[in-house]
Amino acid sequence: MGRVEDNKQQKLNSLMETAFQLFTSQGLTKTSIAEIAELAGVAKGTFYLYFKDKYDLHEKLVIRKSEQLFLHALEESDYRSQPDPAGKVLALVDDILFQLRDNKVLLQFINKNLSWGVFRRAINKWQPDYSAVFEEILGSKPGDDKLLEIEVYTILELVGSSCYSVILSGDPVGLDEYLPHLHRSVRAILDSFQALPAGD
Amino acid sequence: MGRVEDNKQQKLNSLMETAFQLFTSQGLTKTSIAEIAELAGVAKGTFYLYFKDKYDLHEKLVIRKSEQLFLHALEESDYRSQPDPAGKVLALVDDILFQLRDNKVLLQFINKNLSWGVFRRAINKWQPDYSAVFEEILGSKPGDDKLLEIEVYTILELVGSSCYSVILSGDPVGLDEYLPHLHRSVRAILDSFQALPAGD
Amino acid sequence: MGRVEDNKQQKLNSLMETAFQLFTSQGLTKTSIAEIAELAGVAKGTFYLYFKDKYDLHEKLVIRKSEQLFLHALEESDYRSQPDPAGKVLALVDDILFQLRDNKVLLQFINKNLSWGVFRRAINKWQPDYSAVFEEILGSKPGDDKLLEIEVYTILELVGSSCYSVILSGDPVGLDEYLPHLHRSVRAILDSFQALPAGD
Amino acid sequence: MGRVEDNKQQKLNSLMETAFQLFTSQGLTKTSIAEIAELAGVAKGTFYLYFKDKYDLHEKLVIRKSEQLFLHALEESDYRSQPDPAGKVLALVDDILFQLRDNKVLLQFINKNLSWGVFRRAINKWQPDYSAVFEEILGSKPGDDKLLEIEVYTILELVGSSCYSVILSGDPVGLDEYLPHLHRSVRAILDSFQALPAGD
DNA sequence: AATGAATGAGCTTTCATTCAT
DNA sequence: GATGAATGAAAGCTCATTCAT
Repeated sequence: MGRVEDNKQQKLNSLMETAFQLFTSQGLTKTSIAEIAELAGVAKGTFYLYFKDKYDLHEKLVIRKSEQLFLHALEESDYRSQPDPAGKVLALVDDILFQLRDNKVLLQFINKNLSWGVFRRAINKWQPDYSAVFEEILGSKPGDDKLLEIEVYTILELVGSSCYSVILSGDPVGLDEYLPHLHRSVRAILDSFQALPAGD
Repeated sequence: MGRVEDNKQQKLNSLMETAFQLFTSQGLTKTSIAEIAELAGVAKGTFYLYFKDKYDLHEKLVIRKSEQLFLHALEESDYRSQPDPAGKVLALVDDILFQLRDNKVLLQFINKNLSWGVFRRAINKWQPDYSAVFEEILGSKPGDDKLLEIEVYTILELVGSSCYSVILSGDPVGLDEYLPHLHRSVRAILDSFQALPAGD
Repeated sequence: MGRVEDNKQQKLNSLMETAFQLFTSQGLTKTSIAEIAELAGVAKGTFYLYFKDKYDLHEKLVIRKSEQLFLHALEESDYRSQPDPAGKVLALVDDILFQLRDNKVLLQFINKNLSWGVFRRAINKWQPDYSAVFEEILGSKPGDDKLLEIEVYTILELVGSSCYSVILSGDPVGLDEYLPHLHRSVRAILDSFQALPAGD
Repeated sequence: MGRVEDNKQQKLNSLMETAFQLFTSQGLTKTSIAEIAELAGVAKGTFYLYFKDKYDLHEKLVIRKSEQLFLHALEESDYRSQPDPAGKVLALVDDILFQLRDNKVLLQFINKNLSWGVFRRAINKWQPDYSAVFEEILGSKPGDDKLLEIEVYTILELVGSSCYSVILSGDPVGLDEYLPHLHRSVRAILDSFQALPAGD
């Protein structure tokens, strides 16, 4: 029944969002299943109808939140209107950075776990032919998929990692001051990849 | 007395190294203080003479291990014999990467916590005048210390973050294949920083 | 369900009575929660479903036992058949004294904690209009409630306090020998209150 | 050696007074020997040179503090200048009450443990022939020592017990309001004892 | 006499998990 | 499906006490 299905969906959602609040405010270890269930308004036993344990829920939460982050960038940024690949990439990067800047709790939760695998999956959900998306962005020719992956991976790691302490603690500098350096570095990496002989 | 002092130092060391073994093999959460103490050969209560709790010990361990990692690179790599800054930086980077490649347990433990703050402190312990060390490596002129910090920070984040999944799971590619791309990216970043007008 | 509710009530009761036995035989400090739970036939964790900690249970126990003590005096003594106020008061006093004499464990537990507040609450539970009870006993006119309270308080403190060492250690004399002096003192106090000008 | 003796006396004193502070602020149970020793400025092992355990120290402290309380009343009150026994007794009682009113921490510590035995000992320390002191106060003839004891005991219990909640929580009334009633009650008790046929 | 590092028994407390309702 | 009372293993932590120095 639709009614029942909705109810289930609602409980699942309530559990996940409550857990997100608790994980980010107290940490995974100090959050108990009892606490999650109570705040979510369901009985303790109900938790086990949806998740194996706390860690199962946590994992699903990381994936859900990362996917939302990437989807937002793909759908809301104006990367398509940028003329060159670097412009497109930076449009996406900036959208992600600004989401995290405006949602520090999310940043703390995702921590440095912006993973390449999740990014790939998010694109896949959005556009099943994900290598087409890469090519649209980076303007690469087919055939060097692996190289494309490495390029994206490198940039994703740099962005995901460096923004963490910059946004959260302003160390070594704040985001405003860091952004031009990050942009320049990303462009430099992109250029260095483009300079490679085709078909490498 | 020296006897007592030595004994204390030994106990502290035994606790830390035992904890390192357990943390890396079972994870922080699944390791109990009782377990650490027993394997370290001290009584449970003794643990609390040295650490506030498990997390206090963990934090001190991350710092100790990172410092050792950086010190090894500074002392054992041949970065001084490289002619240009990029060569020096890459010599240091490679030393760290190879340490982590050969010690995956250490890599897993430090995770993505190679922090800029610890790096600074490690240099400071080694050579009190740490900005002199940076200048020796990067050949910068005095006066743009902040820029130097940002440069080192960016590279440290890229290296520390990208090597993790490459070394541990070969995803998206293995270290051997990734290394040239990482080198090229690091060089590109360095060049982009050098191209800045002096005194920025 | 009734079944579940009954079961809970039974567990609560079992915990309280077991704790009473242990507290009185070994003292509060030397009684552990593990011990209480085991003897009560419930799991250790169950204790925490009913009480915050040992001291919470102790407090509730003092109140419960005092209330029972007072209720017995109110219901079982023949104070109503006494002609004058002093006779009524002494009938109540004696009932309490004899309960304590016959139940030294109870005396030791309640110690000198026979409190005026609990007495008031016990009367209230028994007869919601508690100042009516006082007037029935002491024959006072309405309007000087505060004075009534002080009178009862004074007598309660004297009785509760003086009987302790007399009953438990016969110091300075045994109960039999002390009783006439206590009676005389209580009468003297009552008389001194009655001699006050009305409406004070 | 005097020097050594002084040092010991000083440590003992420091331990007792520190313990008094801690016992009254946190309670006996929540105060540890380590805490007492540290605050007293001696090593943990030193504690055991002076006391068997925490409870031994507590007991000695109750006696010391009660004795000081009684001695103050005997030495500082003007009971000797009162003409009649009731006046003398009330002078002593008031001195004790005012000490406790001005030192609520002391009141809380002594709680309802103002014991007849300690009172006897305090008098004994002050004037070896303690029954002479009683007679001086109460004007009794020799021979009915037991009766004297009972009289003093009764009054001591009433005063010690009733002042507790009156001073500490103003329940059922504050000390100022209660004092006349307590005085009247004490006088009434004294009178009732005096009315007994001599040589009882 | 004095110290304080070390001990380890034993306590309180938490919490994932089960299962009768 | 949903509940939440009950469980009991296992964790963290305290603390009185000892004893080599």
